[in-house]
Amino acid sequence: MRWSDLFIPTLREDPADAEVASHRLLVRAGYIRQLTAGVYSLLPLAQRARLKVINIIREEMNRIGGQEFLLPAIHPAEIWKESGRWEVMGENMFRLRDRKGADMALGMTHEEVFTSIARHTINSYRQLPQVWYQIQTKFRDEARPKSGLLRVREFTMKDAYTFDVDRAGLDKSFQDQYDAYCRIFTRCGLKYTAVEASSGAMGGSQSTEFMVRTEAGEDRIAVCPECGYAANVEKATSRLAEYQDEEDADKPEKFPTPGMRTIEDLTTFPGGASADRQIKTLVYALNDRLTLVLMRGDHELNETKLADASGALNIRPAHPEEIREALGAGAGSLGAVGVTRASHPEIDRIIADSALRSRRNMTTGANQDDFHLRGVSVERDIQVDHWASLRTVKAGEGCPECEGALDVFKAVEVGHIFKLGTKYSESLGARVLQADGSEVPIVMGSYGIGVERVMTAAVELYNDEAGIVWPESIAPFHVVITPVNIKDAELMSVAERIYAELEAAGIEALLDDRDERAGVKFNDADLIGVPFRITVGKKIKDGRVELFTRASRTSEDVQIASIIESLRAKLEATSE
RNA sequence: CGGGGCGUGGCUCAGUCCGGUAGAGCACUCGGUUUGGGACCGAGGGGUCGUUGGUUCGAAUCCAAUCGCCCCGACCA
Repeated sequence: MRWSDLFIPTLREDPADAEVASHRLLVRAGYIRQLTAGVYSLLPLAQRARLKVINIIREEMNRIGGQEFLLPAIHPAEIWKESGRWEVMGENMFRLRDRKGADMALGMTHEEVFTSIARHTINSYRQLPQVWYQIQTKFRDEARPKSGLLRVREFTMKDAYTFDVDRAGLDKSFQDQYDAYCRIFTRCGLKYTAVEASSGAMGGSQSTEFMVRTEAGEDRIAVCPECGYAANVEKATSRLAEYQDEEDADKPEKFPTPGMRTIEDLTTFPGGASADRQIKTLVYALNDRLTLVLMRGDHELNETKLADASGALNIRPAHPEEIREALGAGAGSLGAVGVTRASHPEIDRIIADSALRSRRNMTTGANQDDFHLRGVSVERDIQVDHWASLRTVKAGEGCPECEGALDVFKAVEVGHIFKLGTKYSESLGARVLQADGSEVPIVMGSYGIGVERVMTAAVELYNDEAGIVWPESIAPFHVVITPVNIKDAELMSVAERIYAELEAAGIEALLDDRDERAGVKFNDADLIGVPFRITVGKKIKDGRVELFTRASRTSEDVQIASIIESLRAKLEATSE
């Protein structure tokens, strides 16, 4: 391709509204333009990179027996109502009405549609397993699109679905996908971590996210460098030091704490307690039923863990009025001692974090403003309905699986694989007959990759002050040829010859035939991030050109006759 | 949804406080010089100042409403 024939609108200055590196660079280097919040046009360079990612995904999906489909993006409300997700998806789903007034939606994922195909066409265990996938546009009306292509409202997803007759089949299908995902991300040049994750609105028993570490990411993950334990903080647990609490009195003692409202206040109050000796009492509305959530004073609740532990779909902190009405005190003086369904009918249940198990001699609110209780023995004095891991792990805490210490860092989710089980096959009625004549719901898995996110994560991972540095496997071109002055006929004929030879050799080359000064061409080539550059300049007098490596920004002189060979060797070296 | 910021040629921004007929740099067009890391000189073209309404002799500027975008938080497979 000749640069003069390609639309590459590079910008000399950074776009004003781009914060994260990938957003700034993709706009500046002429890859994307925004149409509206969270909706981007992909320009030719971006589309080339996107197609590289797609081809890698397609090859690896086909390799594990995947069959490619293309499903509609417009869905009737009915199937979403059948699965129950018409409600669950809430405002995140783009909804519309057709001319007859029928409710429709733009697809945010395709469990419903794939399952509806399966239920009509798969009747026997003999037709299983099936591995179905598609690469298609998804629509999600995100409350807050941000960070360029990292969080958008319209994007390409590879979504795959597996159908098996039993759990063992699902385990194998899941493992196949897991292995394929590892190959895909490795081939795309990403450094990634596979982590245990919460399944959220997808449902199902187990899920793994594929995360790329970057400050631009919105998820946080905990990783053990010793044993490889890795989990999203929405799921991660950690090992805490054991407490040997002193024996306390035989019942809690109420004491006045005028004006003390926070955990911090009580740590300095005479007769108070250190944060790890306090019980923090939070009030949440879970599906509009009030629940007391108990945490150790120095611990932070993770709301996703609370949602997972309680099974609640709608979860929010209770309003101050609700709290006072239910417990008779304001936030800051709350406690769970003596709270039962009989004594406090507004409180549906008490959920406690497992770090409070067996703790004694603790301090907590007395449900009376300006009073607290000390000498509280959790299991003696509080009727906990449900114990769960609710705490957000912190860096430096012990790994739950070995003696190591956890790291916690930000990451972006590029893929997520779920063992769905029978949630959708049951709600949508996709069943098969087994060999013994009994009927069972199909056991399903669901597996997604955000295509543009893969590209964007690569840009986050690989860039420098001059621009993007693409991994060779997904770069829009392998090499750019830069004749330093197009008016020099001799120089141009060398450049043209090298270009023709590269094309013939199957190496994707971009010939910068623009009538620009060398500096402009060099800067643009660095910006768009093509892995190699062949500079054709005055050294052709000695039969040489320069081979410049974008990643290291170093160049070496190469004989014109052996340039193809030299470049091929470098391409092969980096693609390992 | 709560908080903050911003809407002025294609891009980056000044002008808004204190009302007086719209500017710079880059980009673009033409001519000339230049030519290995975003050249220079000269001459040009291009703007309903987000939108609507109001105040005023007069509004980019003041007031109100509204739309859009960005950031933080909430939310989020």
